[in-house]
Amino acid sequence: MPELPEVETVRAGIAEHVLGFVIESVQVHDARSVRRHLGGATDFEEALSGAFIVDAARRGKYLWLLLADSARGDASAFLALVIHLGMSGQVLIKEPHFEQEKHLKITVNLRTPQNQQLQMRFVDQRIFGGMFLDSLLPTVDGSGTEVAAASSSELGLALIPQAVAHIARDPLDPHFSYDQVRAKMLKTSSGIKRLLLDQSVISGVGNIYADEALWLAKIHYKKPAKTLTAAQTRILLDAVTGVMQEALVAGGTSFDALYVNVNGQSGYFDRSLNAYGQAGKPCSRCRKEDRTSIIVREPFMNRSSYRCPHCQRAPRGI
DNA sequence: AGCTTAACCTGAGAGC
DNA sequence: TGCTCTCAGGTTAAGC
Repeated sequence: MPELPEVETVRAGIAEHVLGFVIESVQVHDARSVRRHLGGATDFEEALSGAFIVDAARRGKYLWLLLADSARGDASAFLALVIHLGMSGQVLIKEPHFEQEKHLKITVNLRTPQNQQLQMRFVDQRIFGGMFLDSLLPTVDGSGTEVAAASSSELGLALIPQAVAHIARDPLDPHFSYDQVRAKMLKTSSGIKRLLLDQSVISGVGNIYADEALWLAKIHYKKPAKTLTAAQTRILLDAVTGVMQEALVAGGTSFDALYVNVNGQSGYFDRSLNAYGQAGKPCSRCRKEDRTSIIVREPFMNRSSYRCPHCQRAPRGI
């Protein structure tokens, strides 16, 4: 279940392996994996041929390859190959002779500067993810000012695909604004976890890290966002940032072998989870304080929420 | 307009 | 064994 740390691991892997390569051709094996692309899978295949990969960028759970139609990198001609991993998406870089994966959906045939052939493969069992080509817009910082690219290596920060423009900045973004998140929290009647999962408020957070951050901050998922104090909000957002940074160092969380990084290696952060998926197990914080409480799983938004019934008490009236 | 819910999708595992 | 049911959940369109 890729969240921000997993997507960042994939982005970094792509950046390390395929920058400067040319897309020779593309084969879409399942048209459902090409999303919101006008012209459909055939146009998608044709439009990508001949493009140069100049950067790999990310916001929240969206990542994209910055493409130029010549190696010179004429900024007016940039396009984005947007990738969302959904629930089970993987990006694999392999030599062409490697056996096809069972759920291979899209093959991008690459030629390296050394004139060798490589493939970037998009594999996705549940088909919640996909790819599409998109135009790019200038990004703005917290005050609405356009972000300038001081060098060609910063173009990934200064441009954003049109379809990703509505996604809020994530906690690892240099322009992430605590005040903007806080302002949105005060304007809604929704519970705090609903906001953490709302990608237009704060991006990159999924069910796993939302539960982990709420456990760390000792906050119940249904607590109305506007009732959090400024101090609680700060602790919670610091916890979100913290679990993401930790997971990033560990290479991303993995639970069912559906997620692997760009080289096909699974993450291992799942061993340090405190709440998510821990139903029936004792709360580790309570145990340190010589108290026994058992993590519970509760239905929430057609999925599950995990919490410690002692550390994360239900707000009055819930 | 703000908020909530259904639908998309496949495979693993449980229960009978 | 083989069938049916439930669960996993990111995103968005549709409904209230």
